Amino acid sequence: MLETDKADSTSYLERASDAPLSHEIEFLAVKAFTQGTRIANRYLQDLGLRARSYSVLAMACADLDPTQRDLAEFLSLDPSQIVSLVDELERDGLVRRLVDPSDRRSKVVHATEVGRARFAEAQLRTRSAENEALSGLSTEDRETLRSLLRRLVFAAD
Amino acid sequence: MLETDKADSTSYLERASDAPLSHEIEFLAVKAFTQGTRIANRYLQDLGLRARSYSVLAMACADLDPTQRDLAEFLSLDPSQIVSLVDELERDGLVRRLVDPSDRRSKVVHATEVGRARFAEAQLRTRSAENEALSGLSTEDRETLRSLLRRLVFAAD
DNA sequence: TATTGTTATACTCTATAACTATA
DNA sequence: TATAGTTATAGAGTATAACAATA
Repeated sequence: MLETDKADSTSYLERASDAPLSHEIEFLAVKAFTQGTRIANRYLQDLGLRARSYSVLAMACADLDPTQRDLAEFLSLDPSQIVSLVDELERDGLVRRLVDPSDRRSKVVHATEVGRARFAEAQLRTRSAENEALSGLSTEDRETLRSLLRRLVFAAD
Repeated sequence: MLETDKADSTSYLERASDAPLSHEIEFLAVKAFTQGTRIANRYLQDLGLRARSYSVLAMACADLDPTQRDLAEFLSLDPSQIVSLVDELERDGLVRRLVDPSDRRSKVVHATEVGRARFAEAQLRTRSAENEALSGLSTEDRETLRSLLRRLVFAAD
């Protein structure tokens, strides 16, 4: 049989949007933004980056001299995850680890010139990715969403 | 040394909120909602559920007779992931697989009475989890967020 | 020939714990 | 004694490909 045999003419996908789960913010957000990450990864792929490594590179380019511990806390990642991400970026010549002279346990992650250029390219890609992922929302709605998320994450704005 | 040696008095975390990355919707959303998933998993833990299995159980309880294929598409998961999630729920007696008589390739995932009772409990937990995860937003802001996410996911509302 | 569920495999991500060097 | 970075390991999530039963 080529078509559905169900009594109703509407598809499961249409009917499912009324299910209780479809009104839960956590569910909706995870569904929307895991798709968003897929899109971002696709846009970043030929720059040798993924969403994760992009976020570390971005913070290394922000001229705030983060230690690996700072990055772990800010990016909500485990310090051990930062190690492999910085390893990867350093191997590609995009960042360098500089030992903090004031506390020789710490390593500040610093972007190279190549890293800054790569990040500039990558920012254009993530902008395109955001545009694709949020094509269902108007510019105004996107700004509302951005503001709500900033308040959620930074508990101010 | 006990305190920071940096020139500025503000912490890295405060200064980082102005970095370009901190204005990207995808970054903010992933940061907020992976934390949200951690919270939800913690609330669901002693019911033997996680966010993933909860979402499958939720759709099995919605009286829409989804096939595993329907679930895969709606939940944005691979059909093979649905297999193990349904395996787990069926092993715990929360759902049953019923062969669709009209297409014997398909299996409809149907909630048992035990499954429905467990889901009712679980819904209370996810409500608490949402409350904890979104404590930074007012009720009105939460509804705005919900509406924006529904539009994003269902391209209507 | 195409589709549903299934199995298998590899890779990424998440979560802990332990180790070393510095403080 | 505590902290920063590192290594190791196990478990959950992601992404593909192939196969048997059925359409």
